[in-house]
Amino acid sequence: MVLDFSSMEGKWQKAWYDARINESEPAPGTKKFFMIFAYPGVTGYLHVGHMRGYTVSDAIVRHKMMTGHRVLFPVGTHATGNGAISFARKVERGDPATMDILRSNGCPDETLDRLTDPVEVVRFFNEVYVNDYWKRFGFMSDWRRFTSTIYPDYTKFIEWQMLKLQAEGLLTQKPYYAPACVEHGPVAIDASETDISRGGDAEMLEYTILKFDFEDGRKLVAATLRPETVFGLTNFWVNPEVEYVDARVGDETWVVSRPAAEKLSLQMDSVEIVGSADGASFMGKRCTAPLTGRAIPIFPSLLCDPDIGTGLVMSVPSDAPVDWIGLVELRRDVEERKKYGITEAMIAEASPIAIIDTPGYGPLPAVEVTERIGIDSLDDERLDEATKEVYKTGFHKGVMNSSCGEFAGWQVEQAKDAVRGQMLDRGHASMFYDLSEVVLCRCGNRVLVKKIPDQWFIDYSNPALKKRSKEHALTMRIFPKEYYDNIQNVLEWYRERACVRLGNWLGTRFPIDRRWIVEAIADSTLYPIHYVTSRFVNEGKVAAENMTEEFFDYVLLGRGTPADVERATGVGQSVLDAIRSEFDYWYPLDVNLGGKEHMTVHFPVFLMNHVAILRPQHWPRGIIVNWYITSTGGKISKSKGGAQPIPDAAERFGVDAMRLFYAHIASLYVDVAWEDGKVESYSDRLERIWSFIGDLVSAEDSGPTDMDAWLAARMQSRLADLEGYMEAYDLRSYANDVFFEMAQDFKWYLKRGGGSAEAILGALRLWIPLMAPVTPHMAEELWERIGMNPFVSTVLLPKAELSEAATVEEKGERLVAALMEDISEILKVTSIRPSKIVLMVAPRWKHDMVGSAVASTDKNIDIGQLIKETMKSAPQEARREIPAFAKEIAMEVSRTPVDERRKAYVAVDELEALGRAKRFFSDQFGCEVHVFSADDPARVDPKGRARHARPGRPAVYVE
RNA sequence: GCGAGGGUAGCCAAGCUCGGUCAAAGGCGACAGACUCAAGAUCUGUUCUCGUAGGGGUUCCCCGGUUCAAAUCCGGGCCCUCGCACCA
Repeated sequence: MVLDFSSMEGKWQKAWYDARINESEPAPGTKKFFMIFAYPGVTGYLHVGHMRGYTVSDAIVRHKMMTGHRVLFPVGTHATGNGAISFARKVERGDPATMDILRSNGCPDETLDRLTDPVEVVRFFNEVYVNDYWKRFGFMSDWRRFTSTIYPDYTKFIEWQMLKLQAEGLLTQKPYYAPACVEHGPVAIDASETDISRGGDAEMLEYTILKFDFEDGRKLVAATLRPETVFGLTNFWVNPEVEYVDARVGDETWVVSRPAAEKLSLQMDSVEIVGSADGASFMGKRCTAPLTGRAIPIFPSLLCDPDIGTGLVMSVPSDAPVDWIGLVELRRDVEERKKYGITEAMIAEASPIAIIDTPGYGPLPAVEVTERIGIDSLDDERLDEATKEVYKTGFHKGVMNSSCGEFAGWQVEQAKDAVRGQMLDRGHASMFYDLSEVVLCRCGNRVLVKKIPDQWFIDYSNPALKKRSKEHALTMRIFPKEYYDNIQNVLEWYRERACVRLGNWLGTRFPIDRRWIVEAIADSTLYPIHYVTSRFVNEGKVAAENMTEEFFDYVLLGRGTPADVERATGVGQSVLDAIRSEFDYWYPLDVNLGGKEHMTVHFPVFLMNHVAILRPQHWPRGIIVNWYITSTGGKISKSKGGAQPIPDAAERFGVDAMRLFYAHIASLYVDVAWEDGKVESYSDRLERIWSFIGDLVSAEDSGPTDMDAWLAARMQSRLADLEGYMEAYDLRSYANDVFFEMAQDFKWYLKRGGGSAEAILGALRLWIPLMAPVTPHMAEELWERIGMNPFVSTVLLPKAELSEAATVEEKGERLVAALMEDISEILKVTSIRPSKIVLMVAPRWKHDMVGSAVASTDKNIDIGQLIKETMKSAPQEARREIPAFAKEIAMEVSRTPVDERRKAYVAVDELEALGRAKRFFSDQFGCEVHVFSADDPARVDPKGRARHARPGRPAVYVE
């Protein structure tokens, strides 16, 4: 590394923050731009992947700063939930992995002791995020506005938000089933296992439990995922080796497994175990199926697991391979049958009943599939796969047949809900929720599904809210385009969402019932607003306790009079009005950027809460979704690279190189694998640019040339392209032009003999500022080096000026460059070492013909007309060529859209342009070069190449 | 299952919205040359294939279609990734 990136970074960051160019002050009358990225949850150290979205945000914000906007780009942290709590617990018990991470990130021992307190954990990581990540990357954030979701003022803001939702009639209450630890209350089940120690992949299953009347009045209770198959019931399975219990539920007695009784007791009002029931005692007896009223035999099955469902199973051999094979085995196993007194006749009675017409199958899919695969034992591992196959096709494509009473002819998918609904209505069934696998809380206790009878929800299904939100989303600038389209569907499908939770969590007490804590998604929907108020709190102008409902109503909704509000809140009118006018200045939010995980969670509720609570002029204007930096083959991890602490990576690669990596490596809308080598190549690229610019400024001034105008023109057309890219937040194209293409422009300028110090400096005064959004530190350093005053970060980029003359300049150079390639190609193919190159530009009449073709405003050029017109003016000897050439030209021009033709075919004096480039060609190919017009009698053209000359493509003769 | 996105030359990755200007940007890697005592770095050129004239042939997952023309539009198939709710 020839450049000391690290000290450059420190130098400029200090300078920026000392000069406070990052601080956001409203300036009424000027353009403003307000952007945030979704704040990180405080759960530990972040990794280099997280910096992608943050860096892109900063680059966008910096570009806005340089295009005449006041910007507000605040940061904060999300500490709600139990992330910090579980982190503190891990520190407390000295969890080796956690301690290792802390130490390898350089956390001093004396700090470790502090981190057993969740609030200290939040405080600690707030510092880490701000200092080691965001400031370290040179962000233009207004640090005075930092806030965190557990700060008292934030809490007051959330209370207000919940009160507003209630006032809008958007809070509802109803029963809810949620996974919960017996000891610690509700927990989240997710793959990262933040709350739990086992079972992150578990899913919540929705069972229907069906009650079968037994002869003594008890009910045998089976759980099923396919209630519509009751019509195909032939028998009932009970495990003869299990001790079941009698459970008193309401005024009924249910027979279920002991674990099932315990689970049910969490979900039903009164469940009391009153006795036990020996599984074997039911063998060979009968019970009565719900809905059909059929009396079916009870058979033994060791597959009935007391931990799954209720431990009792209903048997549908027509569509469940396991049930069918169970019967097959039982028929075969004379011993077992004898033991429980089950006769062949009873088994025959339990023959499968066809109930579903499944496309591609006969009437009994389970029998068919097991026979086809050759399964005849319950031990066969392929049973699972057979079950999946039958279940999938039957459920999604099947139709209930005539055995299904009133449901005959129904799609199975629809029949499921209808059949269940009927049985629920008649008291034959209940709902029961269970997890698909064993889940253990961090404390070691089982996590089970628990009924919360009075759960609060935010009602996102509210039709008016949904409609307004969808309409507003159509007016927003949402990237990528695919999400702009899809958010309509997301909003459409949104239902009510639980918004508060019980238990020991960090967060805001629910103002309507303080037993609850506002849930982590619900408290981060409207929060961009709070960056306006947080500043006043952090500066001591308002205290959290004064931030009452009246306070927020006044500053955010414009309700009440200053005098009344001052009286009610104790906040002075001048402060109230300062906050209110800042809010009016900065709001609405222009862009909210967040990772793709937010697409179905945060962004929809962010949008809907704004729409629900704020006035329309304050609804958000834009969303950008970013994809992830991953590691090769998965998440960032220690073994695969990219897991080094962010400050270490910054030190190793340089912040600007990392920023360029994030900006340029790929579109923001694809996942990218982190590779150290790639980041290093961006470091190299920056060093090359650095030394290249060094060479440019230290080179001797060789005075003005024709190329100076070209360089200036080129800069303007680059500038115009770049403006377009940033309009769509396309940072990748922007970086590609600035850091790769523009360097090529300078090289071409030099190659073509340019060398004016003034022209170069003029171009650098544009190029270097254009780098600043992406690589601000190096840009500042370069800026200083070419003798400009700091800061390049606050330079106002000019608007691109595109003139006709500039277009001609560029076209002329394109002609030269294209000709270079053509000549090289010819030399390569023919292996000629040239002693002479003759260039012949197309004759006048060909240019004229192109000119009149381009002048036509018709989409399709009239060839006849073109020929006639050209015949009039073209020289006699050209006549024979005219028709064929006219056809070519007409077809070619027709392909170019009418409004682009003028620019694409702008007329260039080729003879003059090549005349100027003669020296250049001669130097490049090391031989003499002659330029003629193709109809110049003096031309040297023994092979008759001249007739190939076309406008934009001169003929070439080499010898 | 529901919903979304994707499969482009050795690798990564643009292009696909608005079909032609696409053998397809850019980067990396590889090869050759320059510089150098040498290595590295840097610079220049080449990098599907054939070709003694700027051209031809075959390509953008597979099959089929629309069109004068398809990487781009339409239909079908195969494969991959992601989100799915109290998890930020």
